[in-house]
Amino acid sequence: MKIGYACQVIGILNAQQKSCIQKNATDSKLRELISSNLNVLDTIIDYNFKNGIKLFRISSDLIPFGSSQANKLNWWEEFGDEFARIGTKIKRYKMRVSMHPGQYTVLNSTNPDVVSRAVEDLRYHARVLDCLQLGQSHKIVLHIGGVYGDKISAISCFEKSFLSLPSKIKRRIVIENDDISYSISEVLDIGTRLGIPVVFDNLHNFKNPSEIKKNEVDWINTCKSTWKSEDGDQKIHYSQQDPAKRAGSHSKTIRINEFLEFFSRLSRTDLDIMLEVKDKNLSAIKCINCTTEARKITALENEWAKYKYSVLERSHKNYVEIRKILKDKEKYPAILFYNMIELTLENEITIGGAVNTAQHVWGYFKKIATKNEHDVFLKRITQLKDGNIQIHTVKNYLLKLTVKYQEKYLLESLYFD
DNA sequence: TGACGTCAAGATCCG
DNA sequence: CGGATCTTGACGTCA
Repeated sequence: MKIGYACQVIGILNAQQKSCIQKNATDSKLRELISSNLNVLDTIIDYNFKNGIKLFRISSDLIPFGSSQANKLNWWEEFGDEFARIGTKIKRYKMRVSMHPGQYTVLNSTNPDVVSRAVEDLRYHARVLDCLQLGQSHKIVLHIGGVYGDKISAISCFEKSFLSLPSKIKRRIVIENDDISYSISEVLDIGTRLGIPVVFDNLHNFKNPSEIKKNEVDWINTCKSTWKSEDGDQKIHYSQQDPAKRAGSHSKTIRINEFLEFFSRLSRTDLDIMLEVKDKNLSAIKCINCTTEARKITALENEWAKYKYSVLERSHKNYVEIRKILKDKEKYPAILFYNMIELTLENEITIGGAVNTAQHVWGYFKKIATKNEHDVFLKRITQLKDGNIQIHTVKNYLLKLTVKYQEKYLLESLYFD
């Protein structure tokens, strides 16, 4: 079983994908962006390996305007070596990657221009995975598309378009139930008929359930048969509702108890789980640490190093409490640990907590900072106490110092996010 | 025509 | 002038 996350990584400096608007998309600008984005991908793959994450969705923005006339570069040749190098790494790390064109790639549209752009977009996604020299188990996840007032003919449009795709694209595609139009039973019908593996998405299924009533685990088990051995292990998408937002919005973090409840009902490990969640890699590591058989407390200590200042800002009491539960090196209190983290992070940062934590962090620079840096920091703290500036202004200053002095412990902290 | 989702880029404002 | 904050872009469907 692999557990992973989509597109972006939280808490790593200079690991953001870059893009530009169409009117600025000159050849040289695009070259610069592609080169930067491939470096970022390489960094993320290394990060994933270091953190035991073996499932990752590559952002569709890897190549800006990759499927559009706005990008006329032969990027697959120009950056071929770089792609191959990253692909080799992915294989060496035994990772599985995927891509997921958004809701705007519509293969069954009634507008032929939209369909041909969708085909171009799929060609682009397949080309990225081909350039990485990855096999057929590295998939492209696609939705069925629109309904246009007549679902039966919309489905047959999808089938027609799908069947006329080149086979090197077809064999990468897997289809997913969406939250508006196509329920899991409809997608399963299509997938079974055309031999396309089906990805079950639990939140989409909740918002747009099938008329046929089955529980989540039954649907997941039904989907399994659509995955042939050359497709790799079955994949599902898992996400949770953000209670503060509209139905279908992904939660900030994966609430671990709810995940573990799902996981135990699943009672299978021969499948991969792609998390769709705002805090990305953080939830992936959390879910991995709570389901792993390794159960090494060092994993939790590493997590604590990242979270501790975010906890301290919100609750000194919980900070002390969590330190206490990590004391016993023979135990592995992962669930308790993450419960405490989740509970604490729901709270607002207090002024007192912010000041205290900032001074804590300043401790790394006290001895090495210049006179001017001392003055600026003290001034900021006074302003913060008086309510004249916000905490993020102080944090940005501390981040600047962290980068300047390359303070490793802080570079990996979530304090600045 | 605007909401929907996504996220930087780009534009503008502020001290 | 640099940094913070607000707006736009790019996509297709649907009400």
